[in-house]
Amino acid sequence: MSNEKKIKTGEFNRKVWGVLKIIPAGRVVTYKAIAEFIGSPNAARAVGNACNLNPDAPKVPCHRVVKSDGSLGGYAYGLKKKIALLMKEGVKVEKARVKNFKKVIYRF
DNA sequence: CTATTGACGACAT
DNA sequence: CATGTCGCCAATA
Repeated sequence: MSNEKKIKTGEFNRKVWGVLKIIPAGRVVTYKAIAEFIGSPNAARAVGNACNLNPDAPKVPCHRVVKSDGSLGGYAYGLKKKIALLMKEGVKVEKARVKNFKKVIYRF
């Protein structure tokens, strides 16, 4: 009886999900930062894809991940939902753009 | 194995 | 600040 879920993707994605889980509320992280943190500084795109393939949304705060220029990027459940979640966490968002972007960035 | 796609980044205009 | 182009990596067909 293996309760283990089948991971459809490679190890790279798992690493990304692991990093997402350590992101505190009220702060945001860029895809690039995650890419660098896991050892692939140029894999920002792959990181974004990993979030989209995330196994359990509530377990993985992918909504706290934004683009390096302060735009929100996207969200598998709808960009609108992402904005609502960030606002609830205390992050100000204005038209798919983070307010005080530099001030809410979380550094590993 | 090759081609296409995707929640990106940096730079040029 | 907005838009366009090139480069980047991983997953999928």
